[in-house]
Amino acid sequence: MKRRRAKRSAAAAKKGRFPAADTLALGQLDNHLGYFVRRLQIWIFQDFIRTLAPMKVRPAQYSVLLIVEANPGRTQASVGQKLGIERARLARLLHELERRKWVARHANGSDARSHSLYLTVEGEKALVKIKQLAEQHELNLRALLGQKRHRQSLDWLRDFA
Amino acid sequence: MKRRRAKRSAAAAKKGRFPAADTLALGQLDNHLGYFVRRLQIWIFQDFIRTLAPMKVRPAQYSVLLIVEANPGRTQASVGQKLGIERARLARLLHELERRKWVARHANGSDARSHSLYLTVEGEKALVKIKQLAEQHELNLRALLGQKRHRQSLDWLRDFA
DNA sequence: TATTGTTATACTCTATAACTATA
DNA sequence: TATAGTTATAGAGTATAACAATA
Repeated sequence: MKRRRAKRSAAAAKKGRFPAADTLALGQLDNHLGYFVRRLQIWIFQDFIRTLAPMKVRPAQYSVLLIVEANPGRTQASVGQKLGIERARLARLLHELERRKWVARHANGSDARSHSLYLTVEGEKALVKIKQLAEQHELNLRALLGQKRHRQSLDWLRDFA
Repeated sequence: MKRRRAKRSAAAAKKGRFPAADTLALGQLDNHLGYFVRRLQIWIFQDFIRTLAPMKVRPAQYSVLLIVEANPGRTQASVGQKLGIERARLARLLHELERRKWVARHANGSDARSHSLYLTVEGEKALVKIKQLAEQHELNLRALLGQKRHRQSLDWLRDFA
C-alpha cells in the first residue's frame, strides 16, 4: 500500500489536483544531517522488509541471526550488547526465532543463569535464502546511492562503529 | 539511564566481569550499510532527544515546527507528505503542538476540508530556544563524524532526497 | 468518487520496572 | 549485592481501516 499511495500521489500531482507539496521548503531542516539520515534509514528498512518478505524476516531478526551465526554459543547478554538491543526485547525476539526453529538456546555449563545461542540446522538452511535476499537488498541500496558513495559510506560508518 | 548503563558496562568490562561482548564478530553484518546507518540514526536521535530535553521536543515535532515556520498556511496533507508522516499520525502530533500553544490550525477559505497551519507567537518564541539547542545537537554530531564527513554526508544525502 | 482530517486498532521498537534463579 | 533472563507495562512510531464533512 506504500506503493499504491505513491502511485496515486504521483498521478494526482501530475494533474495538479492538490497543492504541490514538493514545493514546500525544508527551512532549517536542510542543515540537519539527522533528518536526511533518518529518511535514508526509513528507505533502507522499507526496502529490506519488502525484499525479505518471502522469508518474513525483519532487520532486527536478521542482525541477530548473523551475530549468532558468526558467534555460536554466546549468551543473550553479549549478543544484545553488541547489537544495542535491550535484553527484554531480545528475549521476545529470540522467543520468535526459537518458535520458527531457527535458533536454539542451550544451557551454559559455566553459568546456569545464562543461555548459549546457536543456529539450528534448519536455521542455517533458512539463512542461506535469507542472505540471498539481503544481498539483493544491498544491491538496491547500492543502486540508490551509487557504488562510490555506497562504498565510501560503509567505510566511514564502519570506522565510527 | 542510557548513560548510567554505559558507565556501568565500562566499569564492569574493565574488571572483566562478563564475557567481552566487544569481541563478538559482526559477520556479514559488516557489509550491510543499513546496519551502520541504523546505528548512526539511533545515536543521532538519542543525542537530539537528550540535547532538546529542556524543551521536551522530539525529532518529529521539531521537523513539523520547522516546516510550518518555513511554509506558513499550508495544509496538514502537504506538510505530512513533505515529511513522510502519515496523516493519522500528524493529526495526533499536531494535537499535542496545539495543546502547547505552539501551532494553530485555521480554517482554509478555499477548501473547508483542510486546515491551514501557522506558528503562534508563543511558538515562534519557543522555536528560538529550540533551534539553539538543535544547533548544539548538530555540533555534537559534527564532532562525532568530523567536519569533513559531516559536510560530505549532508551534501550526498540532500542530493538523494 | 475522491480528499481532508479524525478516531481507533494493531504491531514494532524502546524504555523501565519487577520478578526468578543464580552467582 | 549483582547479573541473566523473563514478563509486563507504557510510550513513540508506523500501518490500516472506517468515518464525517466536503469537494
